[in-house]
Amino acid sequence: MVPLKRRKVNCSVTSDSSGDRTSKFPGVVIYLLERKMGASRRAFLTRLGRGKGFNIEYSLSCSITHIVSENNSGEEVRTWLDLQTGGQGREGGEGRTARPGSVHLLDIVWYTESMHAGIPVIILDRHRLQEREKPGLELAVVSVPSYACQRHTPLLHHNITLTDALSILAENAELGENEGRGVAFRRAAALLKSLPQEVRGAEQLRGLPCLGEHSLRVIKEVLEDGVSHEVETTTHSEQFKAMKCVFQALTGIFGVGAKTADRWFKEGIHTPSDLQRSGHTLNRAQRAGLQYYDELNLPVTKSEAVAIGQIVERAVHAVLPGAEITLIGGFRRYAEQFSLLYAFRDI
DNA sequence: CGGCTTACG
DNA sequence: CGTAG
DNA sequence: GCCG
Repeated sequence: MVPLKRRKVNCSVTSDSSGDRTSKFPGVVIYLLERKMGASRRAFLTRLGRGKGFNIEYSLSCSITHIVSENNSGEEVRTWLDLQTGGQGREGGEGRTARPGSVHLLDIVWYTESMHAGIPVIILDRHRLQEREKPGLELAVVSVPSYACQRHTPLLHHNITLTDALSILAENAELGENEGRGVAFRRAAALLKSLPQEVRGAEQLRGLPCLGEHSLRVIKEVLEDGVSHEVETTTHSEQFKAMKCVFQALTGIFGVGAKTADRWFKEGIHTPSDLQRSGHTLNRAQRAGLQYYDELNLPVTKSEAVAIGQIVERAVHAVLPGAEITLIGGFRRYAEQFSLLYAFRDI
């Protein structure tokens, strides 16, 4: 094993040989790790890269964005980097994996492909040095609050492919009138949404709440093969496709929920038009829902919300002159859908 | 083996 | 059983 | 399906 030498890291703005070079690719500052690569090969690769307009630094500084190594494991490079930086660049000793936006640890394959392309190629998994998960390392990254209410569930998160897969299974369970099973898959998906970073291996998730044998198996398959057999089968099942479609159409009628949609589906009523023809007795809400089906399924625009707000404001002012009325609700989060709520301040 | 968010109409 | 957040 |  080549000894890991400790070196001082220069964090000030350096003006070494490449310092005043104008890079064709701002945001990509490469450091080639000499360890196991050898000085002469490193020099060759540096010349090659600089000739193509890449910014390649010879010393390790805070401006480095990409560290490229050859014949080193992720662990070795990580250990080496820790020694150089004396633990800097690691956030509060949180864990092994670099925080998002910190330096990329890459294999030489990323560099050679980028040289071939003439630009830095998009970093794929196969370009990254895999930092093998060891107990207490990767596992430490993935910790989750015990209380579900303390977990964030953002719309945009780091594990979309996994949550998509689990959501299909949830949907299938719900369509099969297996609500509990559906809830379980939805909770599993929600847990993944709360994670601060992309999951790399199912092993990282052992012991987390809401993830049992079935969900972990699906996650493992998706991580390893890109797809889960069960999810694929479900997605392409004619039964699933038909039920999903009908369910959407029928519950899209105001006043029609899951139970009613299921009952009608079994009776052969698959669309609002089928319902019209059937002459079923509908309740008040459902009659309105059918009559105004199209309009009720159109999003409320902000201008409509504002207009309605003004009507309400005039009515309120007739009774309480000087009252302040503020439109609040979902439009603060989503562009296309609005809630109409009005808050009154005591006057 | 039972329960799976909660409040309200 | 439905709607809403 | 997952949990208590």
